[in-house]
Amino acid sequence: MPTKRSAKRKQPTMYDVAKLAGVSQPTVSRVLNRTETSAQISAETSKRVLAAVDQLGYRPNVVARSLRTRRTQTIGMMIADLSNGFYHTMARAVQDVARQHNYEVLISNSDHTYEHEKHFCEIVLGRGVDGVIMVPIHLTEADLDHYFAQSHIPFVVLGIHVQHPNIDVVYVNDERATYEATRWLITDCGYQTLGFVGVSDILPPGPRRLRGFARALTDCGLTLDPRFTINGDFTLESGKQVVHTLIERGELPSALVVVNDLMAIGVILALQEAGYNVPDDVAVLGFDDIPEATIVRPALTTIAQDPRDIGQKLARALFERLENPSIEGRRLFESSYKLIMRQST
Amino acid sequence: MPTKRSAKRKQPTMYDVAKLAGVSQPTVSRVLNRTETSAQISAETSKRVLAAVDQLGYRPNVVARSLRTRRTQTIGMMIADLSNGFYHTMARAVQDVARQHNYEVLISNSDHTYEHEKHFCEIVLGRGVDGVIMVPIHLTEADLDHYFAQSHIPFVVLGIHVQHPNIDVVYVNDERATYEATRWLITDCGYQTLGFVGVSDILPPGPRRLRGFARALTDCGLTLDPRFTINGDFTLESGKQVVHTLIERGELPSALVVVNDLMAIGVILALQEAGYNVPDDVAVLGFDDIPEATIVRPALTTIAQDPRDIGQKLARALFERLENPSIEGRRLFESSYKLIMRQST
DNA sequence: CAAACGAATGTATTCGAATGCACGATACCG
DNA sequence: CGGTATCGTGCATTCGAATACATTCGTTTG
Repeated sequence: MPTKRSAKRKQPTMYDVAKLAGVSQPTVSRVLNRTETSAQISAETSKRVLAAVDQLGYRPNVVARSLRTRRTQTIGMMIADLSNGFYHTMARAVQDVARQHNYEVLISNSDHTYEHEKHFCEIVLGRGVDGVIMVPIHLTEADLDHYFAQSHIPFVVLGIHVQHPNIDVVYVNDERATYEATRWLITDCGYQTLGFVGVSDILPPGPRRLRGFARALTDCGLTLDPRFTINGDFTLESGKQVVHTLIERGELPSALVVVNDLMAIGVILALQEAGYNVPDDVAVLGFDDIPEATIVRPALTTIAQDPRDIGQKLARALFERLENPSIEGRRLFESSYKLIMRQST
Repeated sequence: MPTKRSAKRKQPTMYDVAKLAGVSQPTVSRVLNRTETSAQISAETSKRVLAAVDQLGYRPNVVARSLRTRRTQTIGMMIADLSNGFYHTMARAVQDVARQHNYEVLISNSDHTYEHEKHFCEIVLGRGVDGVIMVPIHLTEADLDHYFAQSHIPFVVLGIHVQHPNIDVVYVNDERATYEATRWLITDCGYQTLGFVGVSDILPPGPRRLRGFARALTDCGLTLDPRFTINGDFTLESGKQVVHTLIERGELPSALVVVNDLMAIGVILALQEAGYNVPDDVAVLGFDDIPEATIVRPALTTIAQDPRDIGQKLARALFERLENPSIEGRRLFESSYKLIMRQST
């Protein structure tokens, strides 16, 4: 039957191209993957093959190639929440670097939950990505070591709290950043009673930023007031909740240092809804510099991290390892921060 | 103490498992992929195999499986901009449905550019995903047809403007939504001079929403004033720009209908910076209901689409086709909208 | 009691591309 | 003019898992 072919039009393979060009399949492969070091092909053959490729609309089958080369040209990335502008920008930076290396990025949200973090690792290992970038929040050292040992691929993480001897770390010295910003609030702005809106101690940035805050108070001769030290869970809603709790307790500090912008915005909105003026009654300082920080009124004073730089550093560290597997040990890369002064302080 | 395992240790394969369990490789395969309809395995063998799997920490190689089965358990999704809350929620909904089907989602941003849209198609076809969900903005019918024909996989898109005879469409009747909201502004709120902030006609939602707006004016006995009909490019910055242009021209309408929330927020901020009161001097109506709409003050009145529902409809349509390839033709799925009244009108 | 059946497992092949090796042809050298 | 690099290409094999087909039993049935 003549319809045998047309009934189930399959993607053409290298064999089809080879047949049309009158050469063998490996020759097609060589034409398409020619490198300086590899075998040479005559211009004549090359031209015929390329013509055949064109005529058939041939596309290499990435799956077959990956099976043979043991490389998938894909890296996995796990972050807490892509809707967070900070992570989003970071992810885009990673993608940009990856694209330069002809890699794709498989992105996953962990939603700050341990379950999703583990699920990501399972998937990623099964998928056979070539490397992993992640922001582990809940994963233990033991988990990380387990997955790392099983996978035999490089890992690069954001967060100085990860101590694994063979995993590269990009970090921001947020303890120092919080320290400096707090000192600035006290010394330059003159706030005397300061509160801190943090997150649970089991979440990595919590204790570090609290330490920086507390140290600044001490160094300025103030003391940490437990009434004004209170935790949320990173969400805008929890920022509002914190304010309600403070108001119920009856007294407010003159400035609040908040561990992330989303909560800081919640704090501002809740304060305003309760009739307080920001910054005259209570000043608010955030952390991250997400796009919403410029939308809220008063615009949010915040400690800006450089998510683009962080993403680039993560990606570059990973690709260095992919290109040179002999790199060993734990490498550290510090990314900078900057205080962005707006109207909320 | 992290395990220091030899770096060259390979992942175990089915052969390794088979050897350890004293069976053949296909038997291992059968034990792991047992279905009701497939061959049966004795409980004894099954137990030995599973024990061996456990002992070696075996994980199936997804790449090899994909090559053989011709399925990658991955779908590709292209959207304009993941940092946009609307697309983000939609993407999450797609991922949720995908997860239920044991599928992964490869996400890509097009940034509203034609180049990126085509690049996505190239990559996705090469990657061999099993299906595609996208929000094509610039791709022409010819492009879509070309990629669709080459790939032999199902496509599902968001946007009624796509007319391909074999591509399913999910859409929101945004022309009617804009019409109704505009009528409401005129009839119930009493605004008499209305302006429209749109986007270029070559961007799909532009003409549709403008038509709805214009039709409402006509039906209420008003006429479209070209001085108050002006275009931006979806970004917050361009929303601000539009206001500057209007102010330079010397006159402002009493209400502005804006085709998306991000621009609407830019409009509000720029109006306030110029000393105008929203909504007393100028009312603003947005479209999308992104999270920032509740952060800006006054909170933005907007037409809410249901991104979660849209994502689910897209994903379900796609999986229906994946599970039943005999489905033919262009199927239409409408998703609802709702006017969310806040303080900007 | 032999033929037939079916459950349980093994054997051989397949998916598409990459690559080590071998072979033929040409060119160069003594 | 024979020997040997060198170049271009083909052949055979490989990656790991799925699957069509073959085989081996034990069991059932006419």
